[in-house]
Amino acid sequence: MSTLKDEPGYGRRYHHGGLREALVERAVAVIGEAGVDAVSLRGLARDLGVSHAAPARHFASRDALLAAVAEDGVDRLVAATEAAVAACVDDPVEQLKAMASAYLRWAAEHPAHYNAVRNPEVTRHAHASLGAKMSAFFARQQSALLAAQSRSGVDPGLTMFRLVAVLVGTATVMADPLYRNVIGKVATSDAIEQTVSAVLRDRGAADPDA
Amino acid sequence: MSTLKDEPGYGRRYHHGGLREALVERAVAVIGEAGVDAVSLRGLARDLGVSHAAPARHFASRDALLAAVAEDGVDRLVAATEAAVAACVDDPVEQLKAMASAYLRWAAEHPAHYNAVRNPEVTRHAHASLGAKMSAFFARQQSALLAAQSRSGVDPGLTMFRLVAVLVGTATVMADPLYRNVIGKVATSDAIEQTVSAVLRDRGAADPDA
DNA sequence: GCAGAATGTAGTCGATGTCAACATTGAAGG
DNA sequence: CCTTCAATGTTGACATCGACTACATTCTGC
Repeated sequence: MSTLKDEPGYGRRYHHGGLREALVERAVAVIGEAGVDAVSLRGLARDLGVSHAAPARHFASRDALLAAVAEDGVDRLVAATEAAVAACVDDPVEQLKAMASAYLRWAAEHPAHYNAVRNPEVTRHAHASLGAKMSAFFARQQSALLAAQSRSGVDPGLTMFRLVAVLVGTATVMADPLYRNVIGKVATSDAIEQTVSAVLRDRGAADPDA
Repeated sequence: MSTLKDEPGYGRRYHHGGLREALVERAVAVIGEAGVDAVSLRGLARDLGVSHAAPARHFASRDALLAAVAEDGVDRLVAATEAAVAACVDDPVEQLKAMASAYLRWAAEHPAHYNAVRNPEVTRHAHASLGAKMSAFFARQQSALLAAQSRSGVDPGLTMFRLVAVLVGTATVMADPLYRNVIGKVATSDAIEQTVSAVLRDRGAADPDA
């Protein structure tokens, strides 16, 4: 996990060297193990071998730390989808498929981190920059969706709503232990494949029969 | 809100009369206003005009209170969908449609309560009874889905997975303020109609073209 | 090197969760 | 009616946490 711990003299140096990143990393781990409630600045300080007030130099409050956790998670999620789209043929449908698939794969592979990003207690106190990042992310999703859209005359807002809802819902059910236990085992790759297919099939569906 | 507050002599009686229910009700309100972090046993006790240790008579710990909040929310959500299905024609497709619609409508009309139910910090410490209730709820959803299924030879687990994912995702995007702000305004009724239509259209889709 | 910024430490205060001991009420049974 | 006892609420206490202040140490630009 932490590379700093392996260095000689760790824990005795006056300066930690990367306390801010270590705090976020450890916070994500704690959230995954015991939930947001279990995240305490003093506890993280103990885990990292620094004094109880050291985190205050990097985060003015516990909420600020959680906001940083949320922003870090969104950064990683966005980076994962961006990389997948970049390493993809220049075809709108393929790009949309790659994006949706990468989103779901990241959530499935990092359930603790995804739950942290999706946790209202984490995002509640986020800075405006998080909202801006998510808006930019959504805008890219929407442009990918529009490019891949087969029919015209469809309300793009509604289609986008459904895309996001399907992605969020699938990722949540995959990442949330409560749902995983109740709904039974579903192969993650199958679930991703199904969801991505549904996203592609539904793109631009104008008026489905009721 | 609270009928107890209107009674004469409120706040001076030694016994509250319905402290347990009042605590859960007030906790849901606080979660909706300021998040789970803002829920404190002492704060709720102050709000209800009882001593700081009175809640301990009904909830052994803060986690137990949150577990009760989750269970209360699931009870209401299940009751809402059950009522919708009961007041419905005896047609499998209609019943599935009514169930999905009622689920989404309840989430849209009670965003704070739905977010509380869906909050990992609330459900994390739930008793086994909550898992049992959700299992029973899912079983009824699955039987409704199977009855309404058009084709055979489909993996029921995967179809169920997608039904739950679509419902959870749509409800989440509707109820979560972060998504509501970022994704823009979408008429709730339109979103519900679209999602329910998609659920019905997708039922039993065997092998969508990739 | 050296001055100041950056970072970490030590001490403190109010608020919280939790426990134990005590007080008050309501209900069941004589 | 009255007594008893479980249910419920109160008071007091303690450890922990977030946040603040004052002080110590290290890093960096000049």
